[in-house]
Amino acid sequence: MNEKFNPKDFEDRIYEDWEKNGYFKPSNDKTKETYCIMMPPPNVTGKLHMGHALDDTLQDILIRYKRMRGYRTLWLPGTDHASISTEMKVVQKLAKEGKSKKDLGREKFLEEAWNWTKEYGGIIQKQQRKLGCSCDWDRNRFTLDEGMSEAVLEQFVKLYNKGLIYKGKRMVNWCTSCKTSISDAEVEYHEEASHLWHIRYKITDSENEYIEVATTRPETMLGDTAVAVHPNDERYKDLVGKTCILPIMNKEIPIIADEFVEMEFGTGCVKITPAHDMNDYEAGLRHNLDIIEVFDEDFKMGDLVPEYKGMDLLEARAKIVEKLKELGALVKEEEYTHNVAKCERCKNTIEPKISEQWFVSMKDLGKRAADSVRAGEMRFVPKRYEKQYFNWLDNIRDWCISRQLWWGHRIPAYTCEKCGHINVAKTMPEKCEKCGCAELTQDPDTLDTWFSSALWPFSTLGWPNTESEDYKDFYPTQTLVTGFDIITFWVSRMMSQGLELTDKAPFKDCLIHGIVRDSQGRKMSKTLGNGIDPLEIIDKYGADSLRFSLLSGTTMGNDIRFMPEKLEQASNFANKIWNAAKFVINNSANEEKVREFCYEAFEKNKKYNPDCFRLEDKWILNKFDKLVIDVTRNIDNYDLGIAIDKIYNFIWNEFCDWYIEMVKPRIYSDDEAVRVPVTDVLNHILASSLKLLHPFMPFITTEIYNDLITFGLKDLIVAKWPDIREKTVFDREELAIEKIKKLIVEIRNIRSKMNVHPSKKSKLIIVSSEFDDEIKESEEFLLKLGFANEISFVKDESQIPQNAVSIVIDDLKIFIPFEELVDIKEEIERLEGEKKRLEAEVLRGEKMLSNPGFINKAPEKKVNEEKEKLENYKNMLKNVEERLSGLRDVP
RNA sequence: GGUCGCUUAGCUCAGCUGGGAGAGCAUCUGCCUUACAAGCAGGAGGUCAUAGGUUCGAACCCUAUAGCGACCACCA
Repeated sequence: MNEKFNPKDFEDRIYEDWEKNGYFKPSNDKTKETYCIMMPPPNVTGKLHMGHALDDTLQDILIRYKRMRGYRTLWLPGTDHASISTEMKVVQKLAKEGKSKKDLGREKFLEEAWNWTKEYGGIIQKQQRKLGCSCDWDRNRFTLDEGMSEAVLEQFVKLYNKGLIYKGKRMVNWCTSCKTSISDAEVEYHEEASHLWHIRYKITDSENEYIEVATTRPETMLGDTAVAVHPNDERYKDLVGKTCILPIMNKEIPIIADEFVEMEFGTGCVKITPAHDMNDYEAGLRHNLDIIEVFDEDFKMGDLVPEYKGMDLLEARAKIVEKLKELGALVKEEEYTHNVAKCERCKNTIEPKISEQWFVSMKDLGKRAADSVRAGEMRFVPKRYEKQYFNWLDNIRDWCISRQLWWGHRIPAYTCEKCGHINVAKTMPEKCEKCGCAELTQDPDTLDTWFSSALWPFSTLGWPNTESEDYKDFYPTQTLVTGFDIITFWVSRMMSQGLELTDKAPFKDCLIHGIVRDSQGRKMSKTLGNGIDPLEIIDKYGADSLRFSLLSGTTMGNDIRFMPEKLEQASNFANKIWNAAKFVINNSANEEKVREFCYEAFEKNKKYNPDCFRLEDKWILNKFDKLVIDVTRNIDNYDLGIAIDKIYNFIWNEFCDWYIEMVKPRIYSDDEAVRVPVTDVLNHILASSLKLLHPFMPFITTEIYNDLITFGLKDLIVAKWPDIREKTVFDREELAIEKIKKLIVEIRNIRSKMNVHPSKKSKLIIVSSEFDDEIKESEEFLLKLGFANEISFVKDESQIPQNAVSIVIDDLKIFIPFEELVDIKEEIERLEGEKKRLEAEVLRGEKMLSNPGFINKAPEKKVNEEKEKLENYKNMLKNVEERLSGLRDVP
């Protein structure tokens, strides 16, 4: 074991060992209960960021914990092809080379995309190894690999045959830059300053009567086919049913009443442009209005008015506003800020567009997904997130799954060139099922990425082959860990698809975590440049510290602010464990005989005489039993932040600060019968604590454990979780020790108040009835820690000197004779001796530092060390002098 | 607009079913004590956002208010 703690010395080596020994694979013992987590597949070309680090750490903790609890665990990793984001990157790369998608053609483009994936893919998986992820890499899957594609085909054909997938003309979100439809969930809204233009349309056959509409998009007015008001709006009641004249176009359009109009907004009148607005489109369908497209395929002005043809939309907007002014139709122009739809990927404008797309009918599927959670087949942790889930599913719209992209699963639909019939099949049919001709063309579109992701929990296990071993063994899975931002995208879709295709909820618990923010509470983003690279953290502090800092003091489902100070805390903790382990190992008298401590041996006391275990031993054993119960329950409840803090507290405050200190007198004893039992307990508690800590900090615990117990036992990663002993054995002893702890603290306080130097010992007189024996038993550490040079026990207070200081703890009374605390003469003598020593040191230092030979020849580090030393001695001397003068003033 | 969450020490946050107000960091005091100064021992610091209510008892349950945040919806 190295003298200094340095994670770099062992992290990589340990990971290799784990992998080499196949510990990440499920055990072969099929009698064991299984526990399976599917890793949410990151983008294949992605890099590990803090969000992944958190997500992966949580999963790794659960898997490692369950593995130690004896489950047959599988954590299956993988990556996602991320259709639109990968395709965009490839398009950008091609653009740099002066090429376009069209130039290359589909086949060549896909080749480029595969090359791209091969070149930049898989980095993230190397990084996950650095983090310590114990997933079964041999089962690694990619959403575009063969098995996954097979699953997608099966799913599409099945749903189509059930009538759950249909092709239809609908208004979809169209990204004008990616040139594809995108789903509602891929749209984000940005605030933008704009104007609200009030335009008046003349009422037909009236002299001077107008209806005034308000719009943010005057350029779409060319395609207006109605004006709408709210049916209850008294102001416009008489106008409903009449018509008005659309300026510029000079066209007669109806005035209709529809409930979607908000009376309070603008003028309370809305122009209806069914071709370019979602609401208008639906209103158009309800009222049977014409749909007139104003824009062309490329979202330039169409040829409704020759003057504007081919114009950019904003340019046209200006021209049309100008024209309306001329015509006197523009009433006013007010400043207005509104939300504009943008593409989540490329941030360009989204336009509503009517087009033919494939849809999944979500009404029944969504209901089933919601009901399953209501029935308790799947639960959210924390529970409150189910509301978000229900809210989405209860208002769900059909899911547009076709994308006008090339990178992805191509839609298995084949249109007959002759009769136009659409054949849906896993592979291209030889002939059209309707007319029998052989001229079939496959739909050019691909599927939404989430369509394949929705199958992830079972397609990875071999589905649609329901007889595959993994599927039978591990499906349905137990826990899904993910962020709240993709409950709607992903969780709801896995649920609906899982229930439809496998008849089961794909997982039992859905563990939702928050996002990792920077130290100021901002989201980490590329544009802000405030992202923290987990790899840099690992490099500097080690993976264990990163994992600790992501967990300690956090609650599931809440955002985490990443504070660099926490890394210090984590690495200090690691260092503390390291040093404690060093102590235990170096002092294990019977190192060759060290074995796992067991209660049987302890209780029967076969090896040692019955008195070899002391109060403090029983106390720490009890404390540990309670810790195991707590931590186990916390992890089972997914309270991982609480669990790790309890372990931290136990190791540092109970084991290191109290137990090790209490035990030192015995450890240094020459008597083997005294020494050996202590080393047993020390080894037992340390080894067992490492087990509890292992899921959270796998590397350092393994490194120490390997040194601690060198033979006959399995590696820590597959070690058995400590026994859960519901009944604690040593409650009485625990009370006694807690009392002694209090006592020691009190003695320290009194001595501190009276300025007694720590090195000065004093007499203690203890008056006690109840715990006499135990206290006597632990006399040694009272002598060592209680600063006493002599402890006497008396039955009653009559023997106590008059001037003694008393400490009362429950029924325990302790007295310290006053002169024992403050022996002025002795103290002055001691300090004077100290003063002489320090003066000599200062002199020596000053001489050394004024010696040119030393200054010039010694290494700079050494010189600085000497300077520091001198400063220290000077300060210490000052202190001593101050204390001396204080003491001399006492009469 | 709808839904949900947050508000506790100087900072970042825990606090599970109502009974003790807590941790880490920072700060102050005393210590280089043979595992650890990346440490040890101790101290100071809080009207648990505000106002009501329920209760023997509220940081916790209920109601309202304020500030912050998220998600959904997308207002022409």
